[in-house]
Amino acid sequence: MKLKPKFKLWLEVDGKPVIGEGRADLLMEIYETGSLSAAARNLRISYRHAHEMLSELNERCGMGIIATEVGGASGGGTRLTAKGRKLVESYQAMKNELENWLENRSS
Amino acid sequence: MKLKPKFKLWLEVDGKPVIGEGRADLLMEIYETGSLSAAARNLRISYRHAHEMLSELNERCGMGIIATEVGGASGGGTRLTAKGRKLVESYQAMKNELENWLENRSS
DNA sequence: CACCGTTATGCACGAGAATGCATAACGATA
DNA sequence: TATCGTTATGCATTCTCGTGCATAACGGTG
Repeated sequence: MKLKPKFKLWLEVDGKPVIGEGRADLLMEIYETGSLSAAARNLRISYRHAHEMLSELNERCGMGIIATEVGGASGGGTRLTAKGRKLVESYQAMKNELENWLENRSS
Repeated sequence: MKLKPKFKLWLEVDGKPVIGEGRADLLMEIYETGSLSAAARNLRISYRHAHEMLSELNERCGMGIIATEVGGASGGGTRLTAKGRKLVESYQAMKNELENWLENRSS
């Protein structure tokens, strides 16, 4: 019986989840595409859901993670702010450290 | 914005979860009460669900984690085997180590 | 002005998980 | 033999989460 440890990691503020695997992936995709709808398409999740994820994130972080634009030639877009990039990076860093710790752990 | 790291940890075999927080609590309660129905009552979960949790665990571990008895003066009971206790202990140990690591981590 | 792609929102629907309830089998004990 | 508390299982109901679809607002561009 080979047991393999698995984990999920996320960050909370006031007891509510702010960023985990799902939102981190979404924010990264937004950073790369500059569009929420494109990010949702790439991740194969519904736009409806992706938008809800951002909405909750903003509620819990007091805005400033993303910046949206509506209308225009391109139709609009969603940008990841510097603050948002730092949030993703700090999550990714912690997750990577945890993965390494778990791999090198003397069981 | 105060960010607090949280995590869930579990052990898998063949890509399927064997023990996590839920089953660990259930097994510990069985160890203390010697009864699945009592364990479910104490944990405020349905017997139906508790039984299903054990059923899946046995499927994935090839039996030997618990020993059940039906009928008799006491009605029967469910015991945690030595193998079962070791499983819970190894999970608890890993979880505690991870908690400590996360607390002492230089953010 | 009409078009287009994006953000944004409401609502019905489906899948999966857990609950609640009913029922059966079991076996020592009075 | 009748009782009792437990294990065990089936099935309808409920709840949550994500999907799918419809619709509106927006604002450059042709």
